[in-house]
Amino acid sequence: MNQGLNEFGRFAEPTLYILVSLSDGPKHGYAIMTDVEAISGSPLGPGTLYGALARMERRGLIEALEPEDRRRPYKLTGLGVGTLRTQLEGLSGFARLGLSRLGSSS
Amino acid sequence: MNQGLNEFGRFAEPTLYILVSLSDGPKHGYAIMTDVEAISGSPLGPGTLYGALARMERRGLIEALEPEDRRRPYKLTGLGVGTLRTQLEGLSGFARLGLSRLGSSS
DNA sequence: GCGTATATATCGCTTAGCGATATACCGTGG
DNA sequence: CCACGGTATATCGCTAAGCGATATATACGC
Repeated sequence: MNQGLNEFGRFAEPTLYILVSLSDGPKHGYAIMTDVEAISGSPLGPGTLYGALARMERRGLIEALEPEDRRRPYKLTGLGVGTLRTQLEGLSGFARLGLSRLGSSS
Repeated sequence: MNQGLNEFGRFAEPTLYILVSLSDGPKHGYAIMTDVEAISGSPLGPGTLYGALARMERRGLIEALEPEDRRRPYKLTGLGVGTLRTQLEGLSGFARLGLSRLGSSS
């Protein structure tokens, strides 16, 4: 879904996609890449992914779990869950506001 | 509304706020600043605003109208309206997806 | 005339996105 | 057996964007 949504730049940031991907349960980097591509329609390269993961861990939104094999899984922290929920609720309300403005005035 | 939504970075970009502000009807820069602050809760400085306006005009999302007094108003183009609608619909669906994941698994 | 609100513009720092590239392991087919 | 494609992580470096700071000018009220 959502193909072509990014033709004019980053309106919905990769960070948010990653948080939503992890809201499913813990995942390692490569699984996040494929998951995000599936739900957003646009590919997430390793440059974006690992940079974003490092930032998010630094900010306490996610934390690293025990590595299995070559996989380094991450899970959402409590702060990450709360932040994600707040962001999504704000985004949802904002999208509704915008759509109602579009619907009534044009 | 939405105060503190940006404490962890830019999840919803100023560009999108500006588009929504203009969906109300044409506005000049300063009016966009105050409107965006009202609907988003976070102040939009002139550095962000005029840089974003220039980019958006270059991309054909908005166009400048006849200046009145010192005011340089902008309006959404057809492309801007369509892009905004697509973005908001995608964002709305994405927010729903994320919230349903959060609601069922944690 | 002094400060505050209105109004636009620019500079420059820092962050983030992200393509490109590198490395390594694994399984399968030729 | 080795070449290739999929899995998996990491880093470099360019560019775009955010955004605070600063500058400039007008208008209005005190």
